[in-house]
Amino acid sequence: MSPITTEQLRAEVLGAAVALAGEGMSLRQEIALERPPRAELGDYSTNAALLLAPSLGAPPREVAQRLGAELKARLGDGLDRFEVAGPGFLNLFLHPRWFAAALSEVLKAGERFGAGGASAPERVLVEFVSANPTGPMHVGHARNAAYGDALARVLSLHGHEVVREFYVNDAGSQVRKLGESIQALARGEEVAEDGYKGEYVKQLSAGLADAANTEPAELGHMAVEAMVSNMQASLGAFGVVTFDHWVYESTLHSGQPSPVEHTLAILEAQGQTYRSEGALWLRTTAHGDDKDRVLVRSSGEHTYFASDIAYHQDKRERGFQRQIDVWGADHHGYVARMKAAYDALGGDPEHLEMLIMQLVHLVRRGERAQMSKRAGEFVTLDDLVAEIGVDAARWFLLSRSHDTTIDLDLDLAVEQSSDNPVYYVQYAHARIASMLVKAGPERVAAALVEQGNYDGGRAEPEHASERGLIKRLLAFPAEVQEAARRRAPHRVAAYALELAQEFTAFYRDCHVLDVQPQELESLRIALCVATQRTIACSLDLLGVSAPTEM
RNA sequence: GCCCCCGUAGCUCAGCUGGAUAGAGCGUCGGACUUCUAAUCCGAGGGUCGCAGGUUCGAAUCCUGCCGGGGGCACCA
Repeated sequence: MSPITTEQLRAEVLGAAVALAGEGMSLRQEIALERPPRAELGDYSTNAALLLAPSLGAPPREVAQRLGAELKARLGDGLDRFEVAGPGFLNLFLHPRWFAAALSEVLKAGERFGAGGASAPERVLVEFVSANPTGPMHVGHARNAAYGDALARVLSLHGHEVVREFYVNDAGSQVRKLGESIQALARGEEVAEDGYKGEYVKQLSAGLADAANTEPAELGHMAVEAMVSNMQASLGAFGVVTFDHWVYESTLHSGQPSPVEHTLAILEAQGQTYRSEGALWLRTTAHGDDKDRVLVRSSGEHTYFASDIAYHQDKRERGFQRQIDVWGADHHGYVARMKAAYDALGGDPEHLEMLIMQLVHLVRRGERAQMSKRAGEFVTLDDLVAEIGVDAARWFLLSRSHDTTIDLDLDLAVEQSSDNPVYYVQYAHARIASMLVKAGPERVAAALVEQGNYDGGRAEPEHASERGLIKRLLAFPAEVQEAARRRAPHRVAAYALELAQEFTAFYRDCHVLDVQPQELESLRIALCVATQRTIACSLDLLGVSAPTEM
């Protein structure tokens, strides 16, 4: 029985290592199965011998030789040959037969290839965007939205049960301030110095009936409704999968007892709070924070922090083992206190993740521009989409790690959007679609049956480009796992580009349609289908479309 | 002052649970469209991985310090 996926290959390597060193082998690092830096170094390589050498008391290269022999015995014909290289790497050259069998596994997995790899599926709540409803969403929110959405998709594909939530801050003084600004505009008065300005406020004012004679607080809430509706439309246009819940901060203050009161009662009962200077404090310093925090001001009002704790407690009570908050860079100071509060509530801080999105800097003519919401000077999510389109925008925002700052020069982005690598990936997808149309559905179906039931003896991938493409496909499940584990959807973007490049090399070197013998055409058609599915799946994880023609 | 993120090619960024000659896109230069989609392909050029120590058989990757950039340090939200 030959191993036919990289997972099985890895298992064989580990098995061979155990055969040499025994069950109780101690390693300084984990044995890795990786792709060597250059093609002539083999299909896969392992550092196992380097790690086993000390405990075996033998030179690494000698250990590698023994390990290779052991593997050869296990893999039989699947392993063409092995080489010992450098300080003691074991390089594996697999037989084309192995690749044919591996491709058949990919085909059998079908649309589910790469899915469901989570060893311990969790119920995860991903809260993201949560933009204040006092203004339009800017590019920072666009980044947050793209990231949170993609992360949720990745986690979901990996096998977790994911719920998406948007937290609406509709209870603060900012909402009243927005109402005041709207009223001032409706009355033809000057907006206060610290009020809200900008075109959207005028539109809100014009859209609300009798704004001149309505209470600012009431106006504020009407405006929030309108803003939430706008945000929903903008997010929808940006391809963000619909949020499962929109949770309003105000609901945390209603009911008997309200969620906030309920949460404060828990904290008080556990002796986590104290009164000082007329305020109620949470002893966050007992849980790693650098100073205690106020929950209820001396004025009797709850702080935002109190609402936030109640919100997180509410999520816990709804049964989420894991909470992920996707927050803006300006919230990083909240991480320690929120974790402390979570700990104080009796939760495991390890199960509360606050992912901090670094800033998107706006650049104009080579200089950083300031985004000011009150002054109405910023690039909105809608602007971004209108200028460069959803696919280019999402790719741009998602192909970088969330913890690096991004410079966005919109003029440059518009100018360069047609050079966006996203189109390269989409192009590969469209090309395949075109070829498969040309082949015809019956021919494609026959090829899939033929290759999906591979049992040796048929055409094998003799060309290095065929094997290169299969190797890249085989890497997909591990990429999804890495992206999920590290909360790093940008890895999927990098993978999609590599896969498209690998396909393009295959396309260049290997003619597909009407090649002889027919078994070879089947193999290549099947390879095209597997590639198309995997590109489509990768793009979908990013929320980018996979067109069938361009 | 304290905390978080970043510093890799001209530009934008991957790589960082240590591994072999550090990668991609864009830009630059030179080639390729009677061939399954040229939104493509082939080739060239481009690097003290911020600096200095340390750990290691092996460091862009881990540790410490320093320098530089960004962000945060409310009884605001």
